[in-house]
Amino acid sequence: MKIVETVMLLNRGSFAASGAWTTIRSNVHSAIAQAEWPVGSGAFTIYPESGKKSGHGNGVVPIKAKPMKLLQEDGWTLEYPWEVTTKTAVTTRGRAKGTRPGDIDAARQFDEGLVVVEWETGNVSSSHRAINKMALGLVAKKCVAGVLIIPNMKLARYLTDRIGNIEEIRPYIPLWENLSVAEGVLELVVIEQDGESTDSPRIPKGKDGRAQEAMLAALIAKS
Amino acid sequence: MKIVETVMLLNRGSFAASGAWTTIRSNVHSAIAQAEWPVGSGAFTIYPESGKKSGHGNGVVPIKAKPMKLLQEDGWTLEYPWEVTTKTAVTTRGRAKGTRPGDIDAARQFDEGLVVVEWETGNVSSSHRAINKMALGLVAKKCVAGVLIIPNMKLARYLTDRIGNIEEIRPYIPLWENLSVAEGVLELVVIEQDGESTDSPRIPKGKDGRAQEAMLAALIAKS
DNA sequence: TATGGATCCATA
DNA sequence: TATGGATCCATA
Repeated sequence: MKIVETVMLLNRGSFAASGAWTTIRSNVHSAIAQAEWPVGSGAFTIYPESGKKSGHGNGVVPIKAKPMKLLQEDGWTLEYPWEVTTKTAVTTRGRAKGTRPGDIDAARQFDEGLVVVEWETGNVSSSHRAINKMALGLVAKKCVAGVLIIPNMKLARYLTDRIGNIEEIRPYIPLWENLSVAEGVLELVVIEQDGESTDSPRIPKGKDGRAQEAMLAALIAKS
Repeated sequence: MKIVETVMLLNRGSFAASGAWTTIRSNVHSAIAQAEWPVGSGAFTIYPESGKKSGHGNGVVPIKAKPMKLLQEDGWTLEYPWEVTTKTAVTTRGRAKGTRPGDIDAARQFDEGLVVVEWETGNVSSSHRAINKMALGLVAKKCVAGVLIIPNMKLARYLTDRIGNIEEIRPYIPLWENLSVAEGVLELVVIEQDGESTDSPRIPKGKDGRAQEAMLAALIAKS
């Protein structure tokens, strides 16, 4: 997978300038770039069919399967339960809300603080939530860096319709840059397929979440 | 419809403290509260069935139909094309991106500036985008106030699964409060049904967007 | 019930 | 193609 661009929404303070972050970032980028399709091919070659119509185009699982596996082997925790939100809200039944950890795709505690990594393979509106969540982590000092991996339209056009893409997020960049965060990194990593070929199989689209979950588990094991 | 709470994410500067805003806000709240179901009943009485399962629960159109009609009669523009985003991005085909105005449910230009109003009847992740959009409008000084109408879980539980609700948004409040905005208002208006009754008809759930659009047009005409 | 997600739709 | 939306799903 090609990393075609990185967008630094926030890049402030001592950690952002540290050698430790330079190394961590390099390792994360390396893992991201090793996403592959077909599995074992060493490149990401997509079947070039628009994902606009129902049943057409490609699913999203291989984008994150191998990179997550690699991070795991490097000491990262997958599906990390992240207590980023506050604890004040309570439901009518007396249960706490906003306290349940939303899982982060991969996270690792370093001496300098927590670094979190998320792949954006849901609806573009979900990208807003993902970025807001990492930004909140920085505001609340629960992490020192957040990395969101997001396709550009050249890739997204072949995936499920309305999947998160950098073009639709770009107009909002001034919003996150406006945050009063003194310390930390918030980075978007923009990805694109290595190539396109009608000889490459279509990536199965899960009819439902179960199919996707099973496929992710299978691909992580296979990677 | 009951307004059970208002959440002020941002409330700063001279406009926020002005009598003009007090009047505008009062009129907007009045319109919001006149949402009704069944149409003509003068109250919002919902059929109490969970929207969790496919084909169950209630659709969302009447929540905004009559309030929008009332605002329109009061001089507001519906489906207002709002050029809030920047103009820098360009697609591979040379077309500008992020320049296309996303429609705002209702907006009106006052002497003091533009006021925008949105109902949140999409997925909760879409609520993040809606709030980000209005916050960006304040950061970029394209508006002086933004109002988002959002159900609480007592109402949302009877609507389509995963619809925007205040409980899931609440943990992110510190994020938007953290913005460096000197002037303007960003307010969430939390709504809840007046009552529940199995004698009230279920609100039709559009199988698709067309059904919803047609219903909205019909209800606005009927209101 | 709570949360993140995946998929498909309508209109401009 | 571009944009906001509506709906349903899986797991904890």
